[in-house]
Amino acid sequence: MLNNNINLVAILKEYGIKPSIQRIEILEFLIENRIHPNIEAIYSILVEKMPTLSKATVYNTLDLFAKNGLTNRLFIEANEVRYDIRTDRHGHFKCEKCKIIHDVEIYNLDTEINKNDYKGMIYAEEINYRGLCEACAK
Amino acid sequence: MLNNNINLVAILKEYGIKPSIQRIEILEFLIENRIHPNIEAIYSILVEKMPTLSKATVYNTLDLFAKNGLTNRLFIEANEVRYDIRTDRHGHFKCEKCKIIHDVEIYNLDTEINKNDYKGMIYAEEINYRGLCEACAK
DNA sequence: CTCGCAATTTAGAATAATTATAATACTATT
DNA sequence: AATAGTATTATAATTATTCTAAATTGCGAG
Ligand SMILES: [Mn+2]
Ligand SMILES: [Mn+2]
Ligand SMILES: [Zn+2]
Ligand SMILES: [Zn+2]
Repeated sequence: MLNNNINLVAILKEYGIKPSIQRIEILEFLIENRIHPNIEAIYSILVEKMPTLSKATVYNTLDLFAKNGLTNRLFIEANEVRYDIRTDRHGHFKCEKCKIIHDVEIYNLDTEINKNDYKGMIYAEEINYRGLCEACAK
Repeated sequence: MLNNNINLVAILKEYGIKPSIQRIEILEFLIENRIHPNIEAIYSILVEKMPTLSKATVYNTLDLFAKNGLTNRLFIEANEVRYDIRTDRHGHFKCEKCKIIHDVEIYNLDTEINKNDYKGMIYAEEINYRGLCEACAK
């Protein structure tokens, strides 16, 4: 636990983020709960450990994490941003029955925009599916 | 214009949508303005022609269009849904400077979820990029 | 160690998109 | 024309997010 905390601090520093209690706790939550949570999911759990936690802090922290490349923001559904600590290239699948957002491996993606000779700049790429997962489809 | 209207009515019927003045006007707007508009963009233009138009009608109509497969909903940015009358498989690129959402052709996409042996059901696929377009990147 | 300052956090108000509700208007049928 | 069913409207309610200003924290200089 102490070890773990040192580790979390190191991750934050690596991304140029000054560690605070709140930032450490939020990072720990994201690492241990890889459920692509929204703000409410993060806040409602953490506020039990830290009763003075403000929702604004959760917003501020996740904006900071995203700006510094520590997390990604997912727009897989309307009216709600999801957050992902996994930042290597992968897509998502949201099951409309069980509501779980699954990671999806991308083996090959070839578009006019991700070609080598594309002259613009790409900041972000997002591949999302919606449907029924294997378990729910039966 | 009269001819065009007959055409719009035919499109609506083809998708099982009862044609009303509002639905015809909204469909016409989408066909003639392929800018992936949000609700506000559609409403603010059409309310000038139809002063009694309600924003709720724009929401209702676009929900209906989407449910019947006449349009797609795009979640390319937080807190705002965009609508697209083009429904064949393609992706999008949003330039963060000029704000334009460009269509992107997909030549090849290969993931664990769109393979033939995937046992779940896929209702929707969305491929989004964000960055700077060629013009703005210079 | 303690003071001062800048960064961070907090609580709550403000904003913006969307959804819900209930009344009104339209359309097709008898 | 009366009826029933559907669509539209105006507005209220809800929800996610951003803004603001005050309070708190924690680090570094003295
Ligand atoms: Mn993921
Ligand atoms: Mn498009
Ligand atoms: Zn499922
Ligand atoms: Zn541009």
